[in-house]
Amino acid sequence: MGRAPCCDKANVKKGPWSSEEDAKLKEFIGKYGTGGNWIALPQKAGLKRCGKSCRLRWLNYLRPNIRHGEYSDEEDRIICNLYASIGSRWSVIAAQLPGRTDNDIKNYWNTKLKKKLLTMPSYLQEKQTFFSSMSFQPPPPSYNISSHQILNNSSSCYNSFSTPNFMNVDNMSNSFFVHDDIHNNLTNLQSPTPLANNLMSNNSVDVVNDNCLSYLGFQDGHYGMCNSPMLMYGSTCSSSEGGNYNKDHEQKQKYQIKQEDYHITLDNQVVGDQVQSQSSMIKNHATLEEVKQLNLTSYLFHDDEENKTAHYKKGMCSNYY
DNA sequence: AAGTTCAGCAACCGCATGATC
DNA sequence: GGATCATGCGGTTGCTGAACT
Repeated sequence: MGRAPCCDKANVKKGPWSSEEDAKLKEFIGKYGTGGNWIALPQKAGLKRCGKSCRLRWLNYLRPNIRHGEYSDEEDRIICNLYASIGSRWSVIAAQLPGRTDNDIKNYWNTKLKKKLLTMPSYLQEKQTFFSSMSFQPPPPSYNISSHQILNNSSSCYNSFSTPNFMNVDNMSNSFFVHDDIHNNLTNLQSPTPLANNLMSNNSVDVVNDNCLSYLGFQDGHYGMCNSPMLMYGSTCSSSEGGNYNKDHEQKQKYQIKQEDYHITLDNQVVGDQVQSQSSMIKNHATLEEVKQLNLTSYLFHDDEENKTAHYKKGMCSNYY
């Protein structure tokens, strides 16, 4: 019945690891690997630690190719975009940043990145009025993006009109579903973030794939890597039921973003009152503000048309308004 | 110089999920 | 099929050193 207990909690050491312990663990794993059994590992390695603790120490600190220190702007963007799309799924975010650990990214977000976003210059905040004043149209009942398209820098990015399912937005239940292509599972990401809540409450969806880009006018399929999701504030990125792209072509025009000024086509219902009410709503959700601000920097740092397109193509700068 | 506050980060804790018996 | 445990994950805590008073 069941398995043996994980460890004798009374006889395990807690607290910071000594260099001797690090060396023992490193040496043991170097020689024998983890053996797929973290619980038995500390005893075998001569460590008075819980297997969980060993695993954490290895994954977050001792493992080869771990990167510590400064994060690049690109890493910031990836973290922000993914956070906005999937929330605090640090392990998923970490998977997109080689050498970074989920713990590291989590700490970085909580201690630095969030603050960095909140201390953006005021001119950026003024721009927020523009976004908070948008109103949106709901996407079609089924909109999907392949998890592989977002989570892997894979060539599947180029044929997504017929390859469904990463994020399925269910307007009726106000939920996101993530489809795991490998295991063929649907995971409910109900209200993953305040951002997602806000977006959904505005009948919008924050997703990325070729379809979105096609709405932006980049329909040639040469916009490069899809290794970071693109937030589409106020836009509707939709595919047709059953992946029939052409069916939605007419509807698409309604939402198409004007490339000339990088504005999203706005709904006519936007009036002063609505602007105010939505602005105050956003005030209550720092995360939304934060992420939007970060993405705004993409716009401001690359403000000529050529650069924007170039960055799109590189997958470097995924958010223009 | 001593005490206090703050920021950064490593490590722990508890929960969810899946595997095993 | 249910009980038990391993694993992985995200949230939280607490230690440490720097900055400030």
